[in-house]
Order: sequence, then structure tokens, then C-alpha cells
Amino acid sequence: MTIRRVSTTTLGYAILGVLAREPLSGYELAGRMKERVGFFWHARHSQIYPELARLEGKGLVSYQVVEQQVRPDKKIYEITEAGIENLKEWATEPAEPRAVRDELVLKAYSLWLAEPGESLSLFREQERRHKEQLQRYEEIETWMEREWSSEIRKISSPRFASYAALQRGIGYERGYVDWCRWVVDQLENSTDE
Amino acid sequence: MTIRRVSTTTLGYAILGVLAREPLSGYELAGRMKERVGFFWHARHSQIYPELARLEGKGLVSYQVVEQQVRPDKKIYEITEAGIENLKEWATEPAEPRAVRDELVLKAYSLWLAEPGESLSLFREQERRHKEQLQRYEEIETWMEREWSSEIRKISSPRFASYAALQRGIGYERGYVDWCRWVVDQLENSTDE
DNA sequence: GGTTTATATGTCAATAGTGACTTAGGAGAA
DNA sequence: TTCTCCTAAGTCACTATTGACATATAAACC
Repeated sequence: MTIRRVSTTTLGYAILGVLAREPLSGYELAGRMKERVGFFWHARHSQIYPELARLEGKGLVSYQVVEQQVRPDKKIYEITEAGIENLKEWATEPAEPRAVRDELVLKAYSLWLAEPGESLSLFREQERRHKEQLQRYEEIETWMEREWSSEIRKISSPRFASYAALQRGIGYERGYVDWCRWVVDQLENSTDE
Repeated sequence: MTIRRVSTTTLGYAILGVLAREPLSGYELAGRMKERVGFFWHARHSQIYPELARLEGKGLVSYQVVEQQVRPDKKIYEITEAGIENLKEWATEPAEPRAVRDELVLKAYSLWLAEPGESLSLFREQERRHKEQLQRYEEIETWMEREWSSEIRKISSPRFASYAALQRGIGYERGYVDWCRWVVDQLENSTDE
């Protein structure tokens, strides 16, 4: 049997990408979205629950109710054959560049109006934050390289894919820290005021 | 007289940031949003026209109707004192990190399922696109450094701010190209398949 | 004993953003 | 002569996303 192409939203593919690795409840999925895919696709549980229901309606995921004594009952969602097939095809479809929206760059664009001292505080604070994020990513990188040393080279392993996504996170944060640093330097060594 | 703090949306501040440099019509503003601030804050004219009306209602911008013979009449919007004051304060207020949403990284996260050949095409194509964008930014950089050589060092000049925003664009695209290149290398030199 | 945190699944109103449609005149190309 | 593009300003329906509210149990903390 051939599997029918079913289109879903980008959020849907984000969820399928996580469920392709392991079956999860909506609650657990919300946690994964926060810690794992959060830096490149973010979603709250109020978006996740309805999206799971839609994916289930399209046959891309299925679920089983797991009854629990201590905790409330939960629905464990699993990706279906059709889900994997659709995710696989979507993964290599051409991606149109999405609009980047970065509020700090927007603030930088109006920085000429601001008090230099306050600008300095803002950018020093942002540099600190992005340094922290970078450090978190680098710790995960070290961990992955130690624990998954062989799998991260195999392009058919989900661990390679996780590692590849993390590499973008590291590159992004490094670039961000450098830019904040550059702005701070400009503000400190400016010729006017 | 003191100027009252009026809150607006991030889009509102994006518009104010452009109008603080020069008065423009809604149509022209849409063009500027596309070419100038587009890479860090994007908006269509269907968002811009209503937002301008709201900003006008809050007294942050004002407009004059300019009658034209050949072209349709237009409304030239100008930032007000209150607009500048509000923009100035917003510019150094702490910025909460907005969720980054990057579809390509999401695709990378599911790349382990895909056909390696198709993955290669996707990432080579993306590398090409980001190289092109980088080149466009670097041309603007060269132009700014030549034409605005002194002003880009003065932190009270709008040209410094434009240059600073551009620097982030350059850093972003450089990092993106490097990452695409790295993914392509991984796919070409993989040990499996 | 009361508060917060974690598990667990939802709904709902409001805002943000997209894409298509509308109207209208003139320019330039095929 | 028709078609497309540019200027100019909108509207509108739909989708995406957020933040708050709702409900329930148990553990851990103070």
C-alpha cells in the first residue's frame, strides 16, 4: 500500500519530528518542545494539544490511553507509518526563507536616539544571556560527542540530526555574542558624547 | 510639557524606527520594511496600513495628504515628538528573548529519515541562497563604509544604528552559510550509505 | 497547615501575521 | 491591444500564537 501525502502545518512537522524519536504524551511533548527543539521551533501546550488532535485526525499519529494511579491518566502519542512517510518527504522539500524577527536588532536600529549608558546596559545584559545559552549548548555538544561519538557521524541516525540542529544553535549564539560584544565596543569607544 | 508613555506593538516600533529617519507614505514604508528592516522585522502592507492608523490614533505619528496628478494621492506620515520619545525609551528597555523559528533547522532535525541525495540538494541550495544574501549585505557594508565613513562611528547618528543592524545581518548570514556548508560536508563524507 | 511545584489535558479570547481581493490610473512591453 | 508592473491605500477571511483560565491529584517545601 502506498501512503497518501497529507499536508500539515510546520508545527505539525515539529511535533512529528519529536515523536519520530520516541512516543510521548502531550505534556511530555510540551517539555521536549521547550528543551530540545525550543530554540528553533517553540510552542506552548495550548497549541500542542489541538495540533495533536489534528494530526491524529489525519492519521499521522495514534495514541493509547495509559491509566495511572498516582498521576492523572495520559495519552501516549506515537507516530504512524504515514506520519514517518510524510515527515520524510517534507524534510527535503525546498524551504522558503521565513522572515526573521529579532527585537534586539530592531532596538539597535533605533539606538541612536537612546541614552548611551542605557544602551550599554542593554547590550551587556544581552551578551551575558547569549553567552549563557552558548555555554549550555556547548555542554550538550560535549556530552553528545562523548556519549554518541559514532552515531553523530551516521546520517541515518536521529542523533546525527539532533547534533546537526545543535550545531546551528551553537553557531547562532556565537554570532550573537560576537555582535553584542561589537555593539558594546562601539558604545564604549565612540567618538561623540 | 512631559510626554506620556504610550505603549504600542513591536511592529509599531519597527515603523517608528523607520519614520524617525524620514517621513514616508504607507506604500513607501512597506518598501523600506522589505529592503531595509526586512531581515530583522518583516511586515506586509496589510499589516502596515492599519498599524499606521493606530499609531496616528495614539499621537505617535501624524500625516499630511499629498495630492498628486500622475500618481494616486498619498498620505505622508511623520513621527511626532511623542513618537520619538516613546521609541527612545523602548529602545533600551530589556528585551525578552523571542522564540527563534527556523524551518530549515527543523528539517535538519528530521534529516535522518530522508534520502541523502535530496538532503544534499536542499542544503546546497540553502547555502547558495544565504551566500547570495551575505554578498548583498557585504555590498551595502562596503557602500556604507565608503559613503558614511565618519557617521557610522557616531553613536548618536542613525547611520551608526543602521550599520549596527547590518552587522548582525552579516554575522547571521555568515553563520548560516558555515552551518549549511558543515551539513553538506557531513552528508558527503558520511560513513553510512 | 498553607504554598508552591509537577503531572496531566484541555478551552477560550485576543492578538499577530498571511494571502487574496479590491479599486484606480498610467507606463511600458509583447 | 492586451498584459504586466508600478504607485497608492485599503479590506477581509483565515491561520498561527499567546496568555489566561479551568480542573484534579499528589508531593515537597516552609
